[in-house]
Amino acid sequence: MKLASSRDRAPGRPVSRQVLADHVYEELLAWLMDGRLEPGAAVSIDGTARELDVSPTPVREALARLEHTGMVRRVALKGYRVAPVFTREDFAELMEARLAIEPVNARLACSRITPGGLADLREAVKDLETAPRGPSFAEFRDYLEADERFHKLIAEQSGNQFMLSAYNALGGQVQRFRLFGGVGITDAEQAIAEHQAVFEAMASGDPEQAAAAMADHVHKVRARAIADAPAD
Amino acid sequence: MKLASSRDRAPGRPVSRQVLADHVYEELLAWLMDGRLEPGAAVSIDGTARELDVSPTPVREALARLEHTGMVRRVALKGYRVAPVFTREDFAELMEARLAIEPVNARLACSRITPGGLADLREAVKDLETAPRGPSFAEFRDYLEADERFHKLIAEQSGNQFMLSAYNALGGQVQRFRLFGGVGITDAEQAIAEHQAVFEAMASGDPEQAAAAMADHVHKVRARAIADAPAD
DNA sequence: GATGGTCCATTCCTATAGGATTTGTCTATG
DNA sequence: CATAGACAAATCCTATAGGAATGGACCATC
Repeated sequence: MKLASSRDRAPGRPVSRQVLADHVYEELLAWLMDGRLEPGAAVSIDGTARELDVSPTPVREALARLEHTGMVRRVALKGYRVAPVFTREDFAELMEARLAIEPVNARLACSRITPGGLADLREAVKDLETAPRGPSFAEFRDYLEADERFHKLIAEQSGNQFMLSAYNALGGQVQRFRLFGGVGITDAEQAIAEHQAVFEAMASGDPEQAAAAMADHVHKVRARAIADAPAD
Repeated sequence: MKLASSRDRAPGRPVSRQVLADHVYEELLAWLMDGRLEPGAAVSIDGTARELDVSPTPVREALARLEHTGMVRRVALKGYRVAPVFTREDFAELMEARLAIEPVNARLACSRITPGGLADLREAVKDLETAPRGPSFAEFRDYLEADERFHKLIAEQSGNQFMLSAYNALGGQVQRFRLFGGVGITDAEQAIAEHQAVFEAMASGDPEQAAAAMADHVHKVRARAIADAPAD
């Protein structure tokens, strides 16, 4: 694979303002999101550089940025590895944290949301409804994407940069939780209804109801996942 | 300034497991904490490399890691800059986020804290009491350090890696808020009493009281800062 | 005086080279 | 067979070099 270098860009065109390290970052992120990199797998700097046909330097920078998302871990002199699969305890902790953060985001967003933001949210809910839901990852990828987008939109619409940062500190982890024991989509209809409830509360402009709906949603996500979890 | 390279390390000693980029990271972090780098100031990669007598490569990696803390910002092809001073709005947002996160940390930590953790907390409170408090930064540096340590300890003792990540997402910012209009320490006695209240609630093993004490503390920090804030 | 163009120093960005470390394999020895 | 040591390949880490972009100074032109 060959990434477009800043050198072989047609002159005169508006500068992309994006350097090679940014492309590498996005590519690696896509790999992680797609599940192309399995948990625990080594992410070699030199190997990735060869794969993307760039030098190790931008790969090193991209990985350094990725480390803080929690999706890869680094050990000095040993390199980077994809973060291991979630344990049951990890999952419980993530839900505990989401319960602390996401209802607050919903409450804040509800009182400040713009018509445009509301429209984006409506679209995410709609995509959630129409996305195909099959047993394999490829078949519910769009569903997960819409789910993630819904929650991220609310964090952004909170208007609080720190709450957004806090959510993003969970962001990569929220994606990764789908790897928790290979749990797929269960009771999607119910989850969709919960998202609709959050959306409607936000649309009606009732912050406390929005927070309550979000808390209820996270609670039920946890309950469903625990019910489906494989035995240790 | 010359950092110890891994090359000129005495053989046979236990390996430090820390590479040059780690040293650069810590050095830059110290510069930022100390206020040696003013908000808005450029942090040149080559310049820092010369200053620390290393090559630009580890500096680049260290800065990439620092970026996500919010203490430095990067613009492609233009380099890194120390994040600008907090505005009144930034400060309000930070306090809002702290109110969402820190009481939860206190509640969780209270139900899981170990005797050792409690001892660490007691020490932080004690340091807070005895730290000198003068008008200049150097004179209340220890005070701020103990304050930060107290809150970080609670985040760590929460036993929830995600809540700790969320807190750390605010971490650098919590430090930076002291730059908010140059506000120093006001009513330190009162702040110390609030910390003591949090500690005592935790020591008594009442999670809800601990959460309430922490919420009360953050509320009052906000109130004091707003009262002291310079006019825009 | 304001605008626009050219030159130059600084800085960022990427590639490359080579030393240092880790890891796996292979062999020799008890 | 188990263990220890030697070797080799892969990888990480840092330094260095040079192309590319930025920003400012200087100067010409309107």
